[in-house]
Amino acid sequence: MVSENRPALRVDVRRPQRADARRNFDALLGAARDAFAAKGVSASLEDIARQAGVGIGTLYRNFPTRQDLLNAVYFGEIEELCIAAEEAASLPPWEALTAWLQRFVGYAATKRAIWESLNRETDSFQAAREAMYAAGTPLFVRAQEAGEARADVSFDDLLRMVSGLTAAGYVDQAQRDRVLAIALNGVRAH
Amino acid sequence: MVSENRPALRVDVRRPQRADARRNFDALLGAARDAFAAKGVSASLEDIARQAGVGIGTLYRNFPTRQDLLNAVYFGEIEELCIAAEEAASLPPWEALTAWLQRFVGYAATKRAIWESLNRETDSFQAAREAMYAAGTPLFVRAQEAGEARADVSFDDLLRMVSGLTAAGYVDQAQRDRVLAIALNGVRAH
DNA sequence: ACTATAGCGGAGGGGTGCCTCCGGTACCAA
DNA sequence: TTGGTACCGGAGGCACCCCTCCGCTATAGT
Repeated sequence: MVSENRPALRVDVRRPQRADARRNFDALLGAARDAFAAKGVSASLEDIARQAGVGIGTLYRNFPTRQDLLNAVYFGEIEELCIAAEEAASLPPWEALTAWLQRFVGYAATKRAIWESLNRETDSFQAAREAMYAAGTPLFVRAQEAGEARADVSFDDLLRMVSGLTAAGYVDQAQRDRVLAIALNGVRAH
Repeated sequence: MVSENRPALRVDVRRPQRADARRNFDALLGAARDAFAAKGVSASLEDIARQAGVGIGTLYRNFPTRQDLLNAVYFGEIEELCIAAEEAASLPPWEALTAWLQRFVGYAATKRAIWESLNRETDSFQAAREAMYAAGTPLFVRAQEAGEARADVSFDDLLRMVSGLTAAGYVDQAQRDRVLAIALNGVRAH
């Protein structure tokens, strides 16, 4: 029932009609996601097109500006994040929160890259952020009401903390999880 | 007595002899520090030269490659950080650690930018990192031995955590301090 | 099978940054 | 003051990326 009420978060980019065109569209989105995560916002669009196995012209037909491509990747991630929040709702309070934050970690790598060019608040970006906050806040409030999370910490503080931790460089995956656990320990009510 | 023993951390770049040349050298370093912090590693070298009020040729004479300039800025920051550690040594254990980490926050903004291009381990970079760790570890160990910091956390974990938190985007300075405090609370022994 | 057309892709012009090179400038020593 | 020279600085060649344009291709409907 929740998923039906979730606002659609539609972008003005629409998926093409023909089968081959849809394949290219999806390949471009995938390549863009990888490239932005790996090289930041300044990733070469020609590289992305090459990686997707299409011509540069095809990229520009689907995404007229760099910002359009960035938006498409970004909104896709946000949408998945909202769905993850719904799925986590069935877990116990603290586990639900940390499970969702784990998913956020995967998203934050992309977000960081996009933030670089999106920090002036576009209204579409604003809407996406609100959708994400709407999805995550209940999890956090529930953990607070259960006495598991500190009451004097805001959800915004928490998200920015996790977002920052994710963007840092680590020796391996294990260290990242360890560091995240240390920081989350600071959020826990004792 | 500590400062006499600290290894010199010299870079192969040397300050020119003539007075006007030294002025230019210093102006370039300052402009580079600002530019790398503001725009990341990909800041335009021509912008840096312009900002420093010198020609592009002068930049290249002092720093033949982009990496040389990056190194010069980086090693300068590291050196200051080592000095800050010595100064902090006179404070009580936990205060000394957090004071130094506060200083690290200022340095991390630069470091993040440099990390992007320096993640393959140059030996000179390795040396700088070791110098920094040598400076900070005693502060951390002292806090652990005083029972103020968790014994099951490593100094490397701590530094990467703070480094990541620093690089994140915040609404204002107050939020950054708040978030840092939350995360450090996770390091504290209760 | 056939055709109308949605969709493809890369050549190419414009822009920007990197780095070299060398004629000119200004410092410093005598 | 004057000469020797360390140093300056920007013009210019190169490489890369952005984005447009248009002749060609593959698809989907009949």
